[in-house]
Amino acid sequence: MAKPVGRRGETRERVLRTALCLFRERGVGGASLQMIADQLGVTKAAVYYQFPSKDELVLAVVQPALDRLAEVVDLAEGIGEPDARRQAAVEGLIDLILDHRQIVATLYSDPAVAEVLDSHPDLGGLIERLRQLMFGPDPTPSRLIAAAMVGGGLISVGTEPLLADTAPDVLRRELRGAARLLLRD
Amino acid sequence: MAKPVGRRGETRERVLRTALCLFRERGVGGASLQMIADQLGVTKAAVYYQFPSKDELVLAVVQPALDRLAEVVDLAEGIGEPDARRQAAVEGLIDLILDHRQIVATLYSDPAVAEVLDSHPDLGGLIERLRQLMFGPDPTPSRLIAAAMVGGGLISVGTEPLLADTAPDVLRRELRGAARLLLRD
DNA sequence: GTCTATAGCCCGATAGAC
DNA sequence: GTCTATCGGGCTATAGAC
Repeated sequence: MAKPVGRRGETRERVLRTALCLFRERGVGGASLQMIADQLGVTKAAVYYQFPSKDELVLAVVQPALDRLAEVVDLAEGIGEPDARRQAAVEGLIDLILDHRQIVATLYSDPAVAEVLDSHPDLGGLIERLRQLMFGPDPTPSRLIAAAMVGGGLISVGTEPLLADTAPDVLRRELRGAARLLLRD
Repeated sequence: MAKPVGRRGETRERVLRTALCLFRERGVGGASLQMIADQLGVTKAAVYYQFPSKDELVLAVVQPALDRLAEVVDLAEGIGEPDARRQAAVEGLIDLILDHRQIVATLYSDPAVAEVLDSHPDLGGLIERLRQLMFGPDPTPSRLIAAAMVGGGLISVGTEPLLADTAPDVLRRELRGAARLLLRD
């Protein structure tokens, strides 16, 4: 809704950038619309003109990463051989995390986000499909553990402040190596 | 459910247990003192009799894990050889996470917790010392990445709901193996 | 130790002028 | 598109009776 945002929708973009920044710093629950508005130099009501509710704003902030996740899962599921399929999922996840570090950090920063995302109809199924890809059809404990380790490790590396300035291709190479080690590809 | 409490200090323990449970489910910011009191069948004021503020309650809930972390760091720092030192830190961390899964999940559930902990005088230094132990004196990017991967992976495995019923010694063995792989011990 | 009651603040959200 | 002004509600925290 609200696509003809006057001209160019530039304000909307500024709100999204500022919101992402504050969500990242203070968590979604800790970043009020007042803070976002103050940082932009406008009032809360101006933000409400762009987004009908805070939930909608949160959703809009994380949407790019969700779209990308859907692409990754779709692509991986199209691969027949199980190991290659999981490998495609892992590499897609790595690229996703590196391309959307701040959003991923936001997603994992606050349980309130999970609640907002539960209202997103497709997402629950999407995550379940991702789990299937990562764990395989018959998840043994050690496979579960390895997959959880990879997932958490990727996110941790992608969001670690000390690694914020590390070149993405270095990170990508190391992460692929680490995932391969843990999953014994 | 609970009836008048007989012994001294028992109520305090019940508050702590209930708070941890709710913090884990809804995040610290999402769990109000009203909810905690309701679940215990008392009023907010009764909780305030036990803890002077919500921040103090949060601190008391996570204190056991912080104490344990201090032990782990102290012990590891006493080891001279760098690789053995890091190995001791990693194994101590693994045991800590397995023994305090719920607290660790709480610690990582909400940025609000980090703010509370910043008021804890010793903790900042403690985490810095842990970083030193994990990264070593001269952290190359690939060492940084491996250490971040291990840290995030351990937490992810320790808090993954699907692994809640997995035997601790299985988890411990797998986690030690994974850490050894990644850190090339 | 636990209660009732309330103060005081900030939140998300809405109404309507410009 | 942005503003001022306000509403209703939940929050932490306190005061004082029992």
